[in-house]
Amino acid sequence: MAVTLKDVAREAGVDLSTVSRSLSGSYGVHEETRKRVLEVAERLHYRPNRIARGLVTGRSHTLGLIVSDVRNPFFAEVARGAEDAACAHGCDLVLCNSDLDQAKQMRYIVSLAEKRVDGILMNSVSALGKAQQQALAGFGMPIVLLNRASGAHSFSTVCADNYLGGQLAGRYLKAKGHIRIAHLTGPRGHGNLSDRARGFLNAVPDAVVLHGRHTFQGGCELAGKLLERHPEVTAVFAANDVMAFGVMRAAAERGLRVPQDLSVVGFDNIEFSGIAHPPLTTVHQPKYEIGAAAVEILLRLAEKQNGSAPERRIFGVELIERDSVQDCRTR
Amino acid sequence: MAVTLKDVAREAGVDLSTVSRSLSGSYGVHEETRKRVLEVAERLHYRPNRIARGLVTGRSHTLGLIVSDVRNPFFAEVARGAEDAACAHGCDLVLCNSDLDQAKQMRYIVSLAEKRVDGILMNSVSALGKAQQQALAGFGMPIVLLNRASGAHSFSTVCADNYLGGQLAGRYLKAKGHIRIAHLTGPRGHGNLSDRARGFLNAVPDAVVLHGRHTFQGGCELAGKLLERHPEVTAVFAANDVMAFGVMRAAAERGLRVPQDLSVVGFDNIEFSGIAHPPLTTVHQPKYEIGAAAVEILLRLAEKQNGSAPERRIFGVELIERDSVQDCRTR
DNA sequence: CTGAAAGCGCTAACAG
DNA sequence: CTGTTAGCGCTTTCAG
Repeated sequence: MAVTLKDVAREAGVDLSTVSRSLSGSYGVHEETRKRVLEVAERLHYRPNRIARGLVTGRSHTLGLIVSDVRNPFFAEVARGAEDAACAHGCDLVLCNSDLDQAKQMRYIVSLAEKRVDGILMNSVSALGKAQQQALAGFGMPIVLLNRASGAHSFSTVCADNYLGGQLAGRYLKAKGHIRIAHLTGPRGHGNLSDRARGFLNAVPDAVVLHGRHTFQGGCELAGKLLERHPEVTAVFAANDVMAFGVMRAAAERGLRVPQDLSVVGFDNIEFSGIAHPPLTTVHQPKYEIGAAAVEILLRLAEKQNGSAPERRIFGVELIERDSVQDCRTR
Repeated sequence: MAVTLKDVAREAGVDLSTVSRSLSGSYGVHEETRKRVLEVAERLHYRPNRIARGLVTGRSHTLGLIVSDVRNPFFAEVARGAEDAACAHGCDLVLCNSDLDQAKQMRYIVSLAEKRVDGILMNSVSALGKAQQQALAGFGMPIVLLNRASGAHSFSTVCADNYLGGQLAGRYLKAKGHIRIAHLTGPRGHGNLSDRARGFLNAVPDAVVLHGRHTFQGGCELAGKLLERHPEVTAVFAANDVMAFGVMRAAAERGLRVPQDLSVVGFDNIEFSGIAHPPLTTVHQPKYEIGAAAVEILLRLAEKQNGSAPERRIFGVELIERDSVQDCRTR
């Protein structure tokens, strides 16, 4: 039904391979015939079938992106950076939401592999076990992780300096005179989050740490638990901004004011953190750039078939001081 | 390099077509050979090449989603709904950001068409001209629009009842005693937005209407302009929530309190609208459901090759009353 | 029930 | 410069 190379060839009175050449590069084809072919192709509304082309060239010009949930503004931003970079290189991006579910993540990987994508970009569900690494490597597909480089595996990675970010948050809170500080974070074993926790703990060794879901709801719940069990706490470092908003919500529900009664620091610096009430003090990480950089690396990996050394890129972070933290000694 | 049907066939000592049958359906193949084939396939880590399969079956099991920007929480939510639905049907979703740019949108459509996606989901840049419609239809690909059904075209559509939503906002503001009311919206010609405007104007015929970008920044700018030129205004209806946040920001920068000095109503009911300060009164529309429904329709369209009648689904909306509007007579 | 053969639409040597 | 010939990996008649 769709018009093919053959149709164009017949109509132009040349061989189909000549049409192919005319369309791809100007390489080795008489200017006149080429012009004629192009004209016919145009007239017939010819659209190359990239799927067929991919079958022979072995490149699909499609990348996979697996995040836990695009609805988290952090991932939306990463996705946008990735999509822009992919687009700039003539690639498409297929979006997958893993919900941090191990099995679902694996199903996506298999599916992407079967579609022969040129590479996968993912924030892995959790630290990769030996078996997992083997499985992934077994697909023989370039993969770049949006997680920290745990040292153990041999994948390329790009992420922010989570450890430092945690440290900055911890130091800041201490500098503001806080003594009883808590850290509310996501599930154990989540690479980036645990790095933040480690950095934070390095600065605030005696902090209370509570694990839960790293969503708005999770932030609410954990804060509820915290306020009940540790009323002495005057400041909390939430593992990301949406959790921080959950904390603020929970505080408000209990009649606590932020920052007068409770100080809170977030992580990510999503757009909304600047317009929340109070504006959230948080650790900024370059989300868009992370997505874009990951794609660049992935594409580079896809170029050279020989497994080159993994590239690891770590972006700097920065504490953005706004109004959700109060100096403890002035209250 | 990858293991193919042929490899499995050789290893299992049968013809490649037998392997194909064994893997696809159990249809017409001896149970014993089938078992053996499956076993060999497993042992060799065989992964079907869906790209090759697609070439012969004519179905790619891939859908395209074109939105203006996933970073708008509204679209992130729609995308998630679409992805979940696609996933449930064994399809992948490729994500495209048009930035409301006509040319970019068309490039994406062409690219998706050349990849032979099974269908495209898009919130069109603007009302479709006759030529545009022709062009789109010319690709012979199922398309469902996330815009209103303008009546003119023959595409399937799914969207919220934008007109009613605008009306609800207008009526609410009037019921609260506001007389001088403004509407801040996006570029002219944007289907959904102009429906909201029409609905609103139906309820508040003498409203001031300002056009600009429908982003946070756009909201800021428009509000600035509004406050300067029409200081008499006591309430504004922003075309979406992120714009509403921009309005709130602009108001705050000028020392105006919301809702005491200025009331604001948004549209979308994105998650943050509930945690903003003050919590935003807004018109709720079912974002996730819209994305999911659109995929369902698209897939149905992709099934039957004969161009069946376009399906049009309109979701209900609801005004969510929170704290960003004050009764004008009590101030 | 299974093998042989054709072909999806395209690229890529290899001859002429 | 251009046509011929193989496939890419898979599904699908059509015989056997």
